Amino acid sequence: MPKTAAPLYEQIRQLIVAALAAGEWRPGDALPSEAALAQRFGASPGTVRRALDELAAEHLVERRQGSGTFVSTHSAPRQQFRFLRLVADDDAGGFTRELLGCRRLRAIAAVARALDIRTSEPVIEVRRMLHRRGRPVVLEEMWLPERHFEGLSADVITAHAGTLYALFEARFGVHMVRAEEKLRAVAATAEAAALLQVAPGEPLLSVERLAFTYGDRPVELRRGLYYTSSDHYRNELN
Amino acid sequence: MPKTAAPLYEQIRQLIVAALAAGEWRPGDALPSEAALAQRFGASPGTVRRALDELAAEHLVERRQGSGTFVSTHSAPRQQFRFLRLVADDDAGGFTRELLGCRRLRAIAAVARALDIRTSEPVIEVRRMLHRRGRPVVLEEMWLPERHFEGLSADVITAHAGTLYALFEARFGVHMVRAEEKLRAVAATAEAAALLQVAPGEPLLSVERLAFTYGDRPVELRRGLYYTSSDHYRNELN
DNA sequence: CAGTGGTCTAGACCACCAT
DNA sequence: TGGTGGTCTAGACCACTGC
Repeated sequence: MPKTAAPLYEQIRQLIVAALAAGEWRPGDALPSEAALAQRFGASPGTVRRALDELAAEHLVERRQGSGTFVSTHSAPRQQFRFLRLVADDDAGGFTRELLGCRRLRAIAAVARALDIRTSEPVIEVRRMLHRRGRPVVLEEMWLPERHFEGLSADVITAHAGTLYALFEARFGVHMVRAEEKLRAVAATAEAAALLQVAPGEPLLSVERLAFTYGDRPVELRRGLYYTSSDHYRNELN
Repeated sequence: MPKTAAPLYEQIRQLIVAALAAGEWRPGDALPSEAALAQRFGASPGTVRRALDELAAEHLVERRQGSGTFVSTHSAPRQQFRFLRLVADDDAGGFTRELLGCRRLRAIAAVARALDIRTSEPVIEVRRMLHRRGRPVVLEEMWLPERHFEGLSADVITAHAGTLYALFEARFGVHMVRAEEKLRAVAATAEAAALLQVAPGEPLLSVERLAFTYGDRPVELRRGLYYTSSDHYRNELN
């Protein structure tokens, strides 16, 4: 227990997050105006504004002067690369996606622990590759708790044009808010080498990601292998 | 040119950064109070507060309720790991430093370009290793423009107990504000393998960093090779 | 033009810190 | 106890958007 109650703007921030988690406003929707929210929460406009500014800093909402405050969506072009830090050294070209597989299975202990579910609870495993200029660059697999992604299948993925996170959001109402990644250098296994068209033992960048939705609930575990001969993982330290 | 002038709080923010760059207040020093700064810049306290809040978000200053606003310093324990993202898988132990070399040379084109200096301008090259539990984990070399690090030598580094950035700040007045990193997986060269006590060809995480001081001026280029068998590079995506 | 967020001000009161 | 930053309020005015 904190000694004193959280400040009002923080309480309001949490109430708005709860409303987002409950789906009161969907990604892309406009939130009520500052004045309307101030009314609703019984606070002054300045206090509501502070809460909204914090949410904007976390990329949960997006503010547009003259038009309103909107729930962030992975469909927006600006969000396209928020979770993909691999860029070409010469900064050229985007990726094309190739689905390798999508199947239902039971979570092994490590996956269950990360996703905070019970071991052997059903999860959906997706495997895919990303290509740049026709060359495979990324091989990744991910595990998603089935209870949040009921009906996810190869067909559903193939039928969708945008990013996976845009699909998850549009189809399952699961919006990714933030992620934690662990990076290491590993040697390509025979299988990975064949898929990525490199020699076995070739150094690859391993990226293990745990992604969270509203309320810091983990909903995706992902492991990527990046071939970094002419691409690199870009990071900013602040 | 922006259509309209920058907002007042942004102008004040820039004036404070300029004062920090000029050394008007040194790392660890207290800034004048909000009221005093408001007086000085002819703005209301709320506007100055906004400027200070932005600076705090960038880690340029640190606010302590009841005592004041202070210039951030790399000597502070909390800043110790801001620029070192490598952590042990089991989260245990810190690093010990071993200096391999420190010499003066002339910048090659690639280094000069990154540091925004002229080719063949003098730079200081530092090479070192980091060990955890007696095992070498990081091999890195860095290049610093001599004009900002006059008198840096092996003796100066060895005599210093804390991090390099704390030394740079205390001795040369160069405070690192932010950095950009490019990560890739590479194979250990014979030389790197020998120093890191791994087999040649072993996958290593290559981390190339460009660090900036006040006013976004690049002052350090660094290249690290991380042995990531029981350590990983931790990252947060927001 | 009406409605939205963005800036700037002014002031009250509180929590915390040093002394 | 005096000074600091932290919270909260109230309101004026501006800039931008969309109709």
